[in-house]
Amino acid sequence: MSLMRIGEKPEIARLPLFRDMDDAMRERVLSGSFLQVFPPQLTLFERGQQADFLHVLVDGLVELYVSGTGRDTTMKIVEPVTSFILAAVMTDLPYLMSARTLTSSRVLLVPAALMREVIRKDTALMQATMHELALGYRDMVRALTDMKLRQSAERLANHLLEFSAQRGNAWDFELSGEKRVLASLLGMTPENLSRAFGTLKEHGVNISGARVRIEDRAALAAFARPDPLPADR
Amino acid sequence: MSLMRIGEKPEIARLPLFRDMDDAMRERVLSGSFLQVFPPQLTLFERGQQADFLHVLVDGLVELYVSGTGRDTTMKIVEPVTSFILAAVMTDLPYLMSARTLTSSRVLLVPAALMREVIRKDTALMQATMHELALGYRDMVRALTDMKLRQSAERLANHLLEFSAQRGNAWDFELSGEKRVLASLLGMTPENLSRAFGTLKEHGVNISGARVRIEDRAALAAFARPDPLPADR
DNA sequence: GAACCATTTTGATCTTGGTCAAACGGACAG
DNA sequence: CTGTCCGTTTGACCAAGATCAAAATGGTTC
Repeated sequence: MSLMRIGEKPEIARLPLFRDMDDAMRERVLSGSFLQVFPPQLTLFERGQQADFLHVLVDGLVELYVSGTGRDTTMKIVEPVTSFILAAVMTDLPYLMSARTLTSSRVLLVPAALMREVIRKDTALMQATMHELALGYRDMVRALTDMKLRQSAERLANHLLEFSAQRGNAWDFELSGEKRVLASLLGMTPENLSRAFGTLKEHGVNISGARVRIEDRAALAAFARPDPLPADR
Repeated sequence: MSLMRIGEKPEIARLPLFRDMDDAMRERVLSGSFLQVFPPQLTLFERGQQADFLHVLVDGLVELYVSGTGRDTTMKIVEPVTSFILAAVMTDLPYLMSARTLTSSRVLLVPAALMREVIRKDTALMQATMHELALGYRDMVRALTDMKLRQSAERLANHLLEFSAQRGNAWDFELSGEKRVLASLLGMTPENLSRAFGTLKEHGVNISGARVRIEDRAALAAFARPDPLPADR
């Protein structure tokens, strides 16, 4: 039944979520799952559906979003290798977010029932799940405070600093995905994102196309006033 | 060492978090904890501090908030009987939110180290913690989408509907706490909250002081366009 | 290299919500 | 009963961001 190629296993086994669990149990989970390739712009699941699978993005780029009345909003951009929608799977409640691929992506699909069954038996997996959910909660707390008490250019500035930090404090990098998606993630319109980049030009950031160059990190940080608490992961 | 009075135990033992755990273990947790009474407007802990205690509000009203640059924002109003800041305790990371009492409150303080120790041993507690964190995550997802794609009067309308639902669809109730706090929770200024209440007058809501009367639930719902997905708890 | 397409940017204008100031009102002390 | 204090409401104004329209940019195909 497993459509999973051997080559992927080490990467997945190294995930915080699966890292500490019993080897036999992990084998059981992985052999009950399947790896699928999806084209770009494909909807993986919709908000409101029963949570049938835990998803692990192995390769590509996935957007988690919510379509409200009229407009949509991007909640998270998932980069490999990361699991997503753990909370819905765990609680056996409907998905709160929809997911679509942004680029062609490979996704490991772990049947939710299997996941829940193994969690009950494997304490290490349960602990890892708990930890993962706690970190996810904290991410959301940060995102919400960001939205509530920062304005748009400041949010962009912080996002750039964080993004840079994620790639070893690179001062020169490419934005992944389209700007419209970034705008939605940051809670603004594409037009406004453009203007926000304009504002940041005067605070040490140079942009051309998708290429961002942080010319003056101190100036950018002074404008962004980043959270003094370090990121959790 | 236990300052806990016998009278509180049944209520606390009935909490989803502690309900299913081993009786002896629960006894161990509760006897290692203490119940304290705090006056109104007292800071229980500050964002950035080490998470020393899991808190359980037994009686009173507590505000979780974040003080950013200049302004504050309310993240949650905790009503009894509820545990709070589970994620920080679980991960042994600093608090992301500060907490203050709004009214005189009784709080059970469970030492974080004790909590973490017992979680490791008691699978039922671990499972309950996991579940609680998942629900907390989902709460935050909802709050963030609310902030990102609804405008202020709409957020108020939804809050009123939810608040009403929490008390058995009462159409007539009192707001708990001050309006300034409600405004901050909903991500607006007190002035704007006033105007939002004004807007809702034309949509079936009557207000005088802290007393809210929903005269026309259908009209309010039409304006609020509430989430079709039911609340998780 | 030219034409075409989608995305991004720019500009003008409008809406929402924030700010500041003043009036109002209810709770409480004297 | 009356004055004081604090939270709330109202009003006038301002600023941030959304919307709408049009121009520019960049990549792709023929």
